[in-house]
Amino acid sequence: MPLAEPTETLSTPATDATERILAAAKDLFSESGFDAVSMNAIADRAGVSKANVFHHFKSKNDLYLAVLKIACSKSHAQIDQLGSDKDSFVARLRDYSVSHLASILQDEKISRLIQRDLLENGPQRGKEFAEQVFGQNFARLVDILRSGQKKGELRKEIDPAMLATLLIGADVFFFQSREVLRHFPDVSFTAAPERYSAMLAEILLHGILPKP
Amino acid sequence: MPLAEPTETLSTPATDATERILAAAKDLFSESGFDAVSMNAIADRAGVSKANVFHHFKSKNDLYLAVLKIACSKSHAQIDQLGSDKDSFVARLRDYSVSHLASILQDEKISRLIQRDLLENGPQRGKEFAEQVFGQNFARLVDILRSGQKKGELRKEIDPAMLATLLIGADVFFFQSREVLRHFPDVSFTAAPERYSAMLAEILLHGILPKP
DNA sequence: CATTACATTGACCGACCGGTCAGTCAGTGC
DNA sequence: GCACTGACTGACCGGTCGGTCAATGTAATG
Repeated sequence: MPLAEPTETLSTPATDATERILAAAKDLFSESGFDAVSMNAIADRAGVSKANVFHHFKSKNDLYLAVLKIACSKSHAQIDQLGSDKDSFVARLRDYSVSHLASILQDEKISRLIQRDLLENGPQRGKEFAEQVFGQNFARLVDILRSGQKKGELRKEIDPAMLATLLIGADVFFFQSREVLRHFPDVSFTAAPERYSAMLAEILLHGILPKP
Repeated sequence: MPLAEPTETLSTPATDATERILAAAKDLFSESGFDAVSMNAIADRAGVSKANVFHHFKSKNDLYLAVLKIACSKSHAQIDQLGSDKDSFVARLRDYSVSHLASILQDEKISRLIQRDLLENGPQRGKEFAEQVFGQNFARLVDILRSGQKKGELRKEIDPAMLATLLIGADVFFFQSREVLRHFPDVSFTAAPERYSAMLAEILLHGILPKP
């Protein structure tokens, strides 16, 4: 729990040019990527002059980093309910499978932004942000899986990190490929993410082989 | 007819400016994406003038499409050995799991190029190419799974398209995230793709629950 | 040799890029 | 009234972008 910003998100919602710039930048960057978005376009959508954008953010990269930081901090708070011990391990994993994909789909712009960032940059820029927030969620998921494994709720041959990768990867792949998958006649679940999540949990829990 | 060169792909490999341009464009596009690569850079790397690039390709988009077309056609021929009936279904699926990931990792540039294209464009451009080649492999995989299911080698509750999505998605996610995953202390398989493939098959075949 | 066809080139264009700058304006403390 | 500040702007900078074009080289054909 780092520090929670007071109420500025509600005190100056539309009046503050900075927030309008940030919102415009988030939209445009997530739609088209860093290079394809000009500062003129951001300024136009925010309803301010380009010079004013440079007044609030010292460079295009600085603005991009600010957008990414906000996006990451928002996705911080989400994946916290899956640790509760009240239900059975199987039920909790099913819950996680559904809620994780739902949270990815909830703010498509943020997901696309982070995903794009992980792909685009070779050397530097916001990679650390994404790695940090992604790594945090990943480690938390691995911990939960490992503790479940110690209680015998998970086969001991399973690598928890492998399972975590599979859980996250299945959702990420669904998110980024659903527009393509949608056109395949064999695929029936693109319009029903919760069904995808359910089938995913089913396969992971029981495998694909017939019961002997 | 003093000149008789039937196999032009081998007769003029490096002399032909067109091929040098295509190779340079493939490298640069896969490294940095469409927008971030200038025609000057492509011309420089190919060792020709920029005007000559426009002589052989009518626009930047045209060159990009040509590169994508070649990339897709190359990946066409690969995923064909998994249909052979000689081995058991389990063995074939294990084989596929390994060989599919290996083929993705084999030509990283092509994989990155296609992946980037699927992410970048909203409306048009090479999406059809990727959909076509991807859809072909996907349909083939689904067919094989479905036939195995009819023979009782696969639980009848399993959706073949879902399983295919999982198989492909796990590999794609591994490919695109391994640079990030590599820094996570829990992850031990980033340097050993064949171990990742083996664990994937293990989990999919038998599930993660302890045997009753 | 003249002609034809094409590969190749440097010079060049208008548009737009990220970024700067001098200056306007509203608000605030004294 | 005055000084000061920060938000804000239009005009502008050097540079790069995709793309064009007239001219040159070069080899084959007549």
